[in-house]
Amino acid sequence: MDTPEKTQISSSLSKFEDSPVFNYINSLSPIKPVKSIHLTPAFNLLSFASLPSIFTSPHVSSHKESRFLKRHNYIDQSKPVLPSGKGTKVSTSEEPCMEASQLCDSSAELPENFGPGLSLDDASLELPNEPLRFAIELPRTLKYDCDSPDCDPAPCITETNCALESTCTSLSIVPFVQEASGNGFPDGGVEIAGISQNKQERETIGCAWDNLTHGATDMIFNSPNDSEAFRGVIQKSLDPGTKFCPTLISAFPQNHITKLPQTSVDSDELKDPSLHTGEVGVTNCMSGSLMHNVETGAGVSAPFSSEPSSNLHRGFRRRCLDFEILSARRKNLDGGSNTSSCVDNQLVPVRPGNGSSVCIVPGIGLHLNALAITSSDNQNTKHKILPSGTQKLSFPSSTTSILTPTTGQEAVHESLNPASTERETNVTENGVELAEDASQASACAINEEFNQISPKKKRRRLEQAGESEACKRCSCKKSKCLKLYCECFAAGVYCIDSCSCQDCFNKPFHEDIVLATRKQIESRNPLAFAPKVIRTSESIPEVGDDSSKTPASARHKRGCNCKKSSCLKKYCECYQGGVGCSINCRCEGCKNAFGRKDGSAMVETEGVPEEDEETDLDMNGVDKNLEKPDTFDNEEQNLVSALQTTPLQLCRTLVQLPFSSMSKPLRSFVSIGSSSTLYNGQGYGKPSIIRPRNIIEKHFQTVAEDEMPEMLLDNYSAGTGIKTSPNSKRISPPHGSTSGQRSGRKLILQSIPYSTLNGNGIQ
DNA sequence: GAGTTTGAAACT
DNA sequence: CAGTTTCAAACTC
Repeated sequence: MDTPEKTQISSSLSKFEDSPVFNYINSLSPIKPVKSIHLTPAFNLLSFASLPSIFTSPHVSSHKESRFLKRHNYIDQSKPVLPSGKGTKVSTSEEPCMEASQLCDSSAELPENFGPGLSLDDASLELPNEPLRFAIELPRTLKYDCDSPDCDPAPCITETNCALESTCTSLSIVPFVQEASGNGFPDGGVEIAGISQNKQERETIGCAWDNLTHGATDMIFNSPNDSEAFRGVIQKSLDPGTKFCPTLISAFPQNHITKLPQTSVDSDELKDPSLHTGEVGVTNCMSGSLMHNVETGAGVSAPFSSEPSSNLHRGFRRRCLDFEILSARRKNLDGGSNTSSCVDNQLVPVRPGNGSSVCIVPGIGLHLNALAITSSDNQNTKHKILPSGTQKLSFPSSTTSILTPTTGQEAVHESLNPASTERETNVTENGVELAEDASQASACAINEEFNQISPKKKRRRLEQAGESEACKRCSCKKSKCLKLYCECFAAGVYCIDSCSCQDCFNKPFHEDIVLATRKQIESRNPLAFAPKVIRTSESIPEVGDDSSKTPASARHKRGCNCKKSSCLKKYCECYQGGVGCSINCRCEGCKNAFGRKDGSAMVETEGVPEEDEETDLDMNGVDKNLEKPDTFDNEEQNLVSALQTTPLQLCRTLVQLPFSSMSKPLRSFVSIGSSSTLYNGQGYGKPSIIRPRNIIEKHFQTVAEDEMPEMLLDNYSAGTGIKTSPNSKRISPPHGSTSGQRSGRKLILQSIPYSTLNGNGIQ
């Protein structure tokens, strides 16, 4: 598509671009190369304001460029669509290009080039031409501004604005551009108007892009690690994608959409989503034009993918985990079978029938406790999280304590599982929300059907299906479902129709009560809602393999107190959780197949799957003894640390327990991805039974501490300080924080604002 | 499906 | 902190 001239120009430009400062200087200096000359006019037209932003952070990442290159390729493929003429026009204007300025200029020019009459489709088509050029240039410019974390906010903002606008415009490109052209500058207001008008078009366009981008997404994300996390999510989401895309598009503000291209280009941008977010509406730059180019060009490649990622950023890191998990899970599942649903509806609880392992999403939070999913069947477990009907209460157990007393739903949300809420909110931000809603809706439909059946029958069905646990359903009669006796409540979810509870207060209608109760409980025991089973990070076993194996490293946070069951029945929380007993346990006559308290492995595998035996072997001698050498405190610390470190998402993942064979999945076992170091048992290296955890761990590996769950921090930020007495179930609040353990994380965690998250209407 | 057993949660 | 009670899941028949 590109004319030789263009390419040449771009190349030369690229050189200059490498040093944005140089460019900037050039622009300023009276003495300038030919390029500078071109630029000046551009500046005149546009405004200098844009410049600073452009140059603000001149970090060029090689990988980014590589991305662009990829895009180019991608674009090229898509190019056929582009009409050469327009593209050439744009390029001409660009020649001198002082990158940003030119870009802006080009944007200004675009309207002219395109003429008012152009339809969006045309615009979209046209865009490809420029994209090639811009793909190179823009990315750089953008990169400079936004990519580097170092970049000053102000400049970033300006650029971001441009980007945002551009993004907005991209969808509504033509109309918007026209307006902009008319004004000389597109005012934010004008742009907006244009955007609003074109929403439908945008959507349509977005869809088209989705299709186009589909393939591109991979390319886009290839580079950076950060991006990868998103990539997985996005891709997955996308894969099912087409479904997802429209939702995303609609969900995403116009602004974001346009952004995507850029963001996609620059992984770095992802890092600073915050910068972009607020400013979308305002724009000064000809950004519209830029966007234009960008979008059409590079942007086209992966509008979506990039977008979500960009949106994700703020919350992303957290989300990333989620997505990662999801993606990972999905992969795992895929390996086994089809779990598209999960991906598609990441957030949505999937009905048992589906193979999807949705569960993860909603539950990501700490509330994993009860929800632990049994490994037995991914299928079964899939949706432990929230039965379609169930409404999420999930909140990170710990978080509630932190949360301020809330009134109203929002408050509820706050108290609610951070993970879920977070996710939801995040999702909303991302635009994923829609998907979730849709999924929920579908789930609801399912539920309705399901609800028609008597609760018991339902439950029974579920049990038979092995999913009873997947969807927590309680039978509380006296607790009103406001105590930990209630599995639903303990799991952080609202009771649903399918529950056979009586006088249930664990419903959205009683959010206030639920929250208050929750707080009360947490005040007593901050970890009351935390996962009961903590798993240490170990090497991540490959998917598939680990499912059956016992997680040697995993241990029940408090240990059991079994006296008659010999820790061989589900009465024992350790056994139920698929973990061996540990020093923390006060059990008598422990015969836990997953690992005896004394450290001996179980020989007898009552009902325990073969795999268990293997795990047992691992467990033998080593696990408890080794694990505990540090003392139980360590475990608890580990637990705490784990919580802290854990990404919020730990999710109610399905744990594949040896029970798989069993009709009923194990109840909740929540594994938390914890820093490996903390947990005693880690060393064993056994594959953990709990996949989710593994996934999580993976995620962590990539994610690093930055992403640490703020939620956890919030809740546990005292974190290190919180201790649970090994024997006593209750945890005393931290007195002197022993931050020492993970100095770094605390800081990171604080930032997570549930409130902000909650702000997006969750549920 | 009803009744029993069990151990966690809650309470004192 | 220990002991007791309450509770609901797990289990058995």
